[in-house]
Amino acid sequence: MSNKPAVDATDARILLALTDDPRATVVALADRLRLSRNTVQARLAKLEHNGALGAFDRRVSPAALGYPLTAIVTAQVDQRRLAEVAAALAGIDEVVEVIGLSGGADVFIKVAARDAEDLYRIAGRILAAPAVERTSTALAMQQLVPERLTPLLRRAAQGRPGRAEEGQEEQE
Amino acid sequence: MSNKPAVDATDARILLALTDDPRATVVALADRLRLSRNTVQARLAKLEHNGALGAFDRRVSPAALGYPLTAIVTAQVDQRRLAEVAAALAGIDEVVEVIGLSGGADVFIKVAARDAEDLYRIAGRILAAPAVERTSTALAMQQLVPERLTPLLRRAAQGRPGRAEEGQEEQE
DNA sequence: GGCCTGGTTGAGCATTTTGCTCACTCGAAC
DNA sequence: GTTCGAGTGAGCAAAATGCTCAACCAGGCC
Repeated sequence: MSNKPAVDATDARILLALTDDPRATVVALADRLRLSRNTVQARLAKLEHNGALGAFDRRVSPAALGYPLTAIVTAQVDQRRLAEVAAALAGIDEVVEVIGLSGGADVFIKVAARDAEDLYRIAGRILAAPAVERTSTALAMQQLVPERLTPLLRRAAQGRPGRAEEGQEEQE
Repeated sequence: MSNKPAVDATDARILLALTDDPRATVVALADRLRLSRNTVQARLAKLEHNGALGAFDRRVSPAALGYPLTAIVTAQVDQRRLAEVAAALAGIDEVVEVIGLSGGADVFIKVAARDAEDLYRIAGRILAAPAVERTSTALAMQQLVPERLTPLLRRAAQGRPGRAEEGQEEQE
């Protein structure tokens, strides 16, 4: 609710170190970051308590589960029945993420599929969901940038509050 | 490369248990799943070795870092310069994910932003990137289904290979 | 049949980590 | 000055880790 993030620079540093080695022990993190073991332990506890750490299944790759195909389905829905749509889509296992877009009529759906045929079937189920009016399916060809938050973490770790200075934007 | 997933039913059960309690120790998992500690340890090691577990930063929530806004930017790009586009976008911290869509000319970009103004600035940077021809920004209003893989995991854990039987699809 | 191989199991071991508490210090806020 | 929150170093018993070993059972193979 407040303007300051739930994660401060130190937290970000811990998270960053964890990114580097997800199974690092608390002591290992502590002396890598030159913090006391106690501090790391307390902050880590706080982080997972207040939900800064999302669900674990975010870390599991669909491909490893046998769903190598990712597709982006854009659906147009009856905006007044958004809850219904959400429930129906949540009922489809292969639906991995659903975001309601501004305007309210457009819904963005990310799908994991075994193969083209599987995707076809899933797309059909989505289209058949109540209040879904039109869909358009696009196959994900390549992950140009894999899901990441590290750059933002790094920024937070450096104490820079976030809003980049308007000067050195375009540097590469 | 092969058709069978790198994760079998037992692996999936471990992952599932981990979803329930991400910081569970190996012993805890072992006797929860009625497996030997040794097995769990070996499989866990294998899982992170072969990349079934993605990067840790997937678990960090942008909101907690002070980026409560998510936007979906669709960009049309010069398809022959895709690599350039990818590099440019990767250089923007707030760009959280980029996927090249089928057809090749469309690129899907997920962005985390501090506020509307911040988003506006980022959208500008994206449009200014080389080989980007047109963009359209949509604000994410609500996570109708938060990123998840649990249903697929659960399916894998039950030994069901994945391809759902065509019978009981529509049950709610 | 006999012979592998791979995965699972239970046991054991020394070492490390955990979870927790305590007292102390430091800086900022009141 | 004092109070508050946060970090620190220390200490402790209990538990987990990483590792190795031998045994077992399934399957496939000759």
